[in-house]
Amino acid sequence: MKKKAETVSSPVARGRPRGFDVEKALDQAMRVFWKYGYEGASLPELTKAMGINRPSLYAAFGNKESLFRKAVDRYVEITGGMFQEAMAQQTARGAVEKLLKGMVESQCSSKIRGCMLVQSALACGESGDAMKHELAMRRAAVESVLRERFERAVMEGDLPRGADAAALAKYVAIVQHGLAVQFSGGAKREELLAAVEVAMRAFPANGNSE
Amino acid sequence: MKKKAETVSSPVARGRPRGFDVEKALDQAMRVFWKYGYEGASLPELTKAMGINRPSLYAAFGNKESLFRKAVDRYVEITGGMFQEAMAQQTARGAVEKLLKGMVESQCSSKIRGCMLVQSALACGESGDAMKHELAMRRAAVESVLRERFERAVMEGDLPRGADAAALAKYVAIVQHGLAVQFSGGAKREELLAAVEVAMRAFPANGNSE
DNA sequence: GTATTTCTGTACCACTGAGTACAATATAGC
DNA sequence: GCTATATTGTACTCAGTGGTACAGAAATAC
Repeated sequence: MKKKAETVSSPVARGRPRGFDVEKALDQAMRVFWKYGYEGASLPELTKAMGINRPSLYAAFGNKESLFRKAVDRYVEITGGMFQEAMAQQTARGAVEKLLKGMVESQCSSKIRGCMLVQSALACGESGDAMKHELAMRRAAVESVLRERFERAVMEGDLPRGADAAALAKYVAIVQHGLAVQFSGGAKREELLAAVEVAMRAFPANGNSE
Repeated sequence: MKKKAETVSSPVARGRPRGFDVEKALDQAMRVFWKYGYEGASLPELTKAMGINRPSLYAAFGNKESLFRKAVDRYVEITGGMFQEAMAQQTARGAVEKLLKGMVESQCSSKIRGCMLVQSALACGESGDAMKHELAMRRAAVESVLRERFERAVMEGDLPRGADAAALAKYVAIVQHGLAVQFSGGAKREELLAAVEVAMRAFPANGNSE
């Protein structure tokens, strides 16, 4: 699926070829944005991490805003795997548990703390306003997936008949984002796992047992 | 307790008197930092909101960092009232419920969305790094108060004997911060109240009933 | 080979950021 | 009145920001 820029799929490959791997550069950009936020990540920091100079960045990715969007795409692509895996659990409760615990575990083995969708642009100046809304939409999209998963669970009898899927999704989103803030502040794995244990008590057990 | 700068308590009051109210100016600065974050709030924006010019700002508050610290103090002072009121509830559970619902209510009647302690500097460039840690400490301080409240509740038999006060405090902090992210994203009052209702299910009922 | 196309590197632009020098102004003390 | 002290407004410094012009370099097309 992956291919270098020089391969057959492009119409041809004329001119001087790129001296860097676009995917790898984007990965590095993502890490910088993740760590410093949209406005906090400066062009020098980005180009340094990406190993390219400014004009190459602009030629390949547009401008800073466009690069950030692509970086967010990449982030969602990477973390989405774990998310989908969690959602695929047999029960809604299992899905949530896997999701929250998975977040804690992956965060504590990650060099960059916090969730990119939360911390990249929560409060920012005018220049970051569009990105702030963009990220809010992204978070809402995640919440929608949760809600649909829970709606399905209600229909399947996996959650109690009267369960409010939207409220449960909102709740799980809240815990996710709260965890993200904790990550950013450097909280310890064990205390977060204990808190997740508490959080799970709010989530309905299997519909059969209720 | 409050006093104008010209009153007797100061040694004397020589020189040209201040043409603005320091308290009011600080309030305005707080609002700007609250809305735009530490790095996102620019000096022109601050001075405009405060109704003073730059040298007056520097003379009265030091530099931007110092002003921000004072603004955070002010923020804590203001919101702390509601927090203390919540903590003063008879039961730990009542305290948490009052706290979370109070946050939702006050947020939805506030012009500025989100919690200053969360969103002012979650991810930022180098210049905001010190403030980022400062805010993490502030959040930890709130969590400590929660923990102590819960420890007391355990001793009083208000919470079950085996209850893990630290985990409960971490949990409530997580919900608080998650709510803050929702506020920032513009979530609706009703859906948040519904989610808080869910969140409360994780919190142990009175020790007598368990 | 030469022409064409594309990428790279240097150097720059306009703008905004935080912070400050300094003269003008307004008070208190005498 | 005059002097000393402190605040104000204008105008500035200087570093850093996102973004780009342009010449040189590396590839293909012919």
